[in-house]
Amino acid sequence: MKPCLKRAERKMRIEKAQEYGATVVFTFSNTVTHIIADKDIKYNEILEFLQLTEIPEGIAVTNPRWPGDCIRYGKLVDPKDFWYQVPGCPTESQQRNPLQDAPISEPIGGHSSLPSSPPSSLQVQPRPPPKQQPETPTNSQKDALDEAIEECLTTTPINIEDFLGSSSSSDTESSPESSPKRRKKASSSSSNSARDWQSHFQCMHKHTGALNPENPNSRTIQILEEMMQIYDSLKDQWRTRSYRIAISTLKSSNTTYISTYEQAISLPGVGDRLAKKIVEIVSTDRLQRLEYAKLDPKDQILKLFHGIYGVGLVQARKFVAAGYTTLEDIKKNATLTEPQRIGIERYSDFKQRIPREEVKQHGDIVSTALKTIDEKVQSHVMGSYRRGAKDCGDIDIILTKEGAGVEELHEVLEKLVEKLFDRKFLMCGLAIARHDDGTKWHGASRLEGEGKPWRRIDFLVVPGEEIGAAFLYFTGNDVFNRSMRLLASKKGMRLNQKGLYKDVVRGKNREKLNEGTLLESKDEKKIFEILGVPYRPPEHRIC
DNA sequence: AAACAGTTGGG
DNA sequence: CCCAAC
DNA sequence: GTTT
Ligand SMILES: O=c1ccn([C@H]2C[C@H](O)[C@@H](COP(=O)(O)OP(=O)(O)OP(=O)(O)O)O2)c(=O)[nH]1
Ligand SMILES: [Mg+2]
Repeated sequence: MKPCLKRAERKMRIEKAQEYGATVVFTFSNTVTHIIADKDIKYNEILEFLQLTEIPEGIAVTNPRWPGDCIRYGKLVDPKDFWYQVPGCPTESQQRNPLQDAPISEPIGGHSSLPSSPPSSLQVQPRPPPKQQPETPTNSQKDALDEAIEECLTTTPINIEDFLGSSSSSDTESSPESSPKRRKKASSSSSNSARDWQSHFQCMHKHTGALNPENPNSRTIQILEEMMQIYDSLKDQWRTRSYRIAISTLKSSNTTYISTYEQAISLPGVGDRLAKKIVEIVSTDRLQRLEYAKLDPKDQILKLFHGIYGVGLVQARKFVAAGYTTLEDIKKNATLTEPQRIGIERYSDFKQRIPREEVKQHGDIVSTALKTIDEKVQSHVMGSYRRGAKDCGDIDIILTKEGAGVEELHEVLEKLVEKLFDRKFLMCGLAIARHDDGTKWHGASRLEGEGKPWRRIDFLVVPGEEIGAAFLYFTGNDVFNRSMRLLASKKGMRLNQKGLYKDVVRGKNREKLNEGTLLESKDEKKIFEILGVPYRPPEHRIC
């Protein structure tokens, strides 16, 4: 009915229903057995649409979840079930017994009256499965993203975006030069035009741009993103990566509604499993695996434990295996490292986002204290703050000084930390440089005042010569960094927080046998340049 | 089967 | 060395 | 989970 943007999606579901024997009509008549309304359509809107004053007895009114579930369970489930109700539906007279209010029970048929006696209440009139005719919504709007992409394409010899957008692919058989032969300044390599495809940032992620409802696959994307977040919270980094890549290609194919297995699996980054999931989403509007995962109590606990600073995959699993279910359990019974102990103590503090303004305040305090130690040492707030985020997960600060080496700066760091402890700004250390050449300090800080939460704060000590690489690293985001580094390694180079190196020799299992020779470390932009990546300001480094 | 980034710090 | 974090 |  209403949401035009969902036309393609709706069409898919209609065709699916027909495939299973339904006859679909759009006006009311006495042959109608079920009325399926789009999500968020109200009961009285249905009446209006059908020009009725009431729905005759014996006709089921449901949301689109019902046909989806029927297909899923291979039978007609009870359309009266809670899950399928249309908002505003008056029928809620004496619904089921209050006992049944358990939220866990899945919609599988209860029993009631109603016409839908088992097989056949829909007018069964088997039709041949309709051929898909993928929709191509009139939607060729360009947005900021596209502009950025185009800019890249004009200046990008190879498919840089494959790495940065991480849609990968392309380097398949067709690669004219799979052999590691590259001319130095390949600025016009332009290889084949056979592959001007894709290229996309996936930079439109949740925080920044909200999802793009113009995309015909927005529902699929939304569900896959939920799946990805679950895997992320469980620290399954590989699945998370795969979902991210697949989602990114879906976002880029924003003119085609992906509805069949063949369509899906032909997309780069989408394999058998994800293609099946996409088909399930498209035909049922849900993903069973997701709903199950959301409820899995074990996953919930794992997620809780992973939220503790210092607790990762292995520890969290051990805690669960030991039967712990709450933070109190762990605190009382488990053997913890000191950082973990603090992580539990400050669990809720550390989980809160930090308003941008407060990040700045922390940065200013550090900066001020620094001046009393060494005028020439500068501090820079990095991380999500530098990328312009409205709120940050922590405070990331680089300490640097022109011409200085780590040893000198390390001393400054120690003095700084001492001073800030004295001032009751720093509350604890969590991971601190062990040697005189240590470069990082992780801890917690807090503003003055009643009830101020502790904040995670990270210092990174950076010799003047490495400031470019360090800025690149500490600005992130993490996905962007990994993309850049992967790209570097594919070009026979190595990128880390100290610099960009060439002639890296990698041995047997990719292990590096060779540090490589330094190409650049002082100038952030030059690193982009050498890698052949068009420069991107921090705000655009969100992948 | 192995890679998917490359590094520093706790214990 | 393994684990966790950036 | 996907690609090589
Ligand atoms: O696995 C990682 C994590 C982080 N970083 C870099 C990029 C990142 O931007 C910076 C700071 O890390 P942090 O964890 O603070 O991320 P953030 O980008 O600042 O986001 P948040 O707002 O969650 O702090 O360190 C990496 O290179 N790899
Ligand atoms: Mg941060």
